[in-house]
Amino acid sequence: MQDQPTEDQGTGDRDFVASLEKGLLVIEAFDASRPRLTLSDVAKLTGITRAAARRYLLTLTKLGYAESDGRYFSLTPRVLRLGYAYLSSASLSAQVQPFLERISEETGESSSAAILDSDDIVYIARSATRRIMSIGLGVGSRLPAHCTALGRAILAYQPEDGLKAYLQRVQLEARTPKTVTDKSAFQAALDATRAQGYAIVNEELEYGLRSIAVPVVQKNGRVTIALNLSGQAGRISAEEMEERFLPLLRSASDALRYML
Amino acid sequence: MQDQPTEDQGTGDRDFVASLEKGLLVIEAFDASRPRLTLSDVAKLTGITRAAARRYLLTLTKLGYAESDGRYFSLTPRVLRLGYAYLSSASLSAQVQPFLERISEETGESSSAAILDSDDIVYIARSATRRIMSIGLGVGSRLPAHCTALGRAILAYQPEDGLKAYLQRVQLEARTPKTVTDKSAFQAALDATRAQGYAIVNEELEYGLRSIAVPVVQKNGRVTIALNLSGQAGRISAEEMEERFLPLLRSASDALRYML
DNA sequence: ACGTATTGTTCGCTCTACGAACATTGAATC
DNA sequence: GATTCAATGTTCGTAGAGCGAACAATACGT
Repeated sequence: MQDQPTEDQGTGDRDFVASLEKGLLVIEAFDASRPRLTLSDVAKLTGITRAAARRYLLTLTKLGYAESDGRYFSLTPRVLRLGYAYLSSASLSAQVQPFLERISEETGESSSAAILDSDDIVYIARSATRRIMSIGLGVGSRLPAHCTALGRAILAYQPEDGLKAYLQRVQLEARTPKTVTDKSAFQAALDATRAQGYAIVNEELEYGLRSIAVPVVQKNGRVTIALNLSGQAGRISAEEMEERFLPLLRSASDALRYML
Repeated sequence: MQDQPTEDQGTGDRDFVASLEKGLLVIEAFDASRPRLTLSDVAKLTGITRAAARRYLLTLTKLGYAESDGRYFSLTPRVLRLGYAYLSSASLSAQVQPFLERISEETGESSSAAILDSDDIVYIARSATRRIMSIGLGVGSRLPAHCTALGRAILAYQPEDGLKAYLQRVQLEARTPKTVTDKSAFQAALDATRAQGYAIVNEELEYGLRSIAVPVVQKNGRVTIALNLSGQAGRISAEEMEERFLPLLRSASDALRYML
């Protein structure tokens, strides 16, 4: 049982299917800036050989997840089944949605629910009233966690070790001049969030956008979801958010605690 | 409905990576009714052996697409990256969203955009005002194409051979007593849609739901997307839809033609 | 035209992924 | 509590799937 110091990967991991990893890598190679890719493009982007890229693309094509006009490959709507399997499987989305709609109806503002995936938040449900953000954000959209109220509301309640690791690796990239980029200031913001039980973020993600978010504490004490309300900074003051919006978010959060 | 694993006629399809197919199968095994699965469950659902199911689940776990408490496995939000790669890659979603929001704002009704995937429509963008449908429909949701306005608007403009094949295989399942289930009546509805350039569907999908949809004709002449507006049948007459809503949908459709 | 740079495809060999066999856990019966 | 049986989870020798170097085809510059 001598542990070979073979730094080469696959240290005898008989239970790891490398082909699956590569296949998923190929799917993720397609993004907004590269909707159509040639076989060689995929090989470069993923770091696998052209021969392998070809095999995976042909496989995806045969399975209906991709299509090709001979030279260029692109993904088909079928790949949505993969992501959507999660949404409906967790069924978080479906459970949260009614709460968001009620909140939006009462306030006339947009509300959302998101979860944390590594350093991003991912929207799992939305109820949008009017268009407030410059970019269209739907279910599945990602934003950096550090400059969003949703992100901070979740981050503040993460286990200490995970949070520490996050703080060390994260690049607090500025999205506006107001974005907090100093690590100790950021940590202070998280502490404040934890102390008061909610996060308010003013124009740190985008000009004119103010948002308030609360964590959803689950029965096991863990926090994986947060709810928010956002509106134009000019129209809604931070005080109004705390007075009018916070109670609504809190009651929704409390209700969800007993469902999840 | 389920695609058979394509019979490799001993042609020894050297370019097909079976491991990828099985891995994707494992991901799709998780759904609303089964959010958490054991290794054996997955084996049964997918038809692969337990040993293989274990390898794929462990691989997915190591890659962060799944997690496990030792016995039960579940998907993580990371799988959204797979489906979302398509949405943002196509970037249809982002391009269409602003149009929907404008339409919804002007009419006060819910609007959506969808594409066709085999016999279903898949929502790629939504702008919901109030909750009209009993089921929460978000981006990625599927509905049978035959009984929706969106589906008919796309189907009517499909190439003849593809449409013929669809008509032969489709089961016109009734969702309400009003659903058109007779094939020649259905074909007539498609012909009418093509003739007038839009589809109206009255309570064929769900009681009280009336919807109007127009195709988005792309520069190459093909139709892959449709836009719709829907509202309560009692509140909005078919005539009002044609008079007030149709022009809005048409102008959005025209604008999109030059973007896509 | 020619060279060459890049992309796409083949095919013999290797090591991955396979699954029967084995081990373990759980439930039911006496 | 012991015993059986059923069902789940894990191991490991081996077949054959997937690997990639080598080859072919195609685009591109001069």
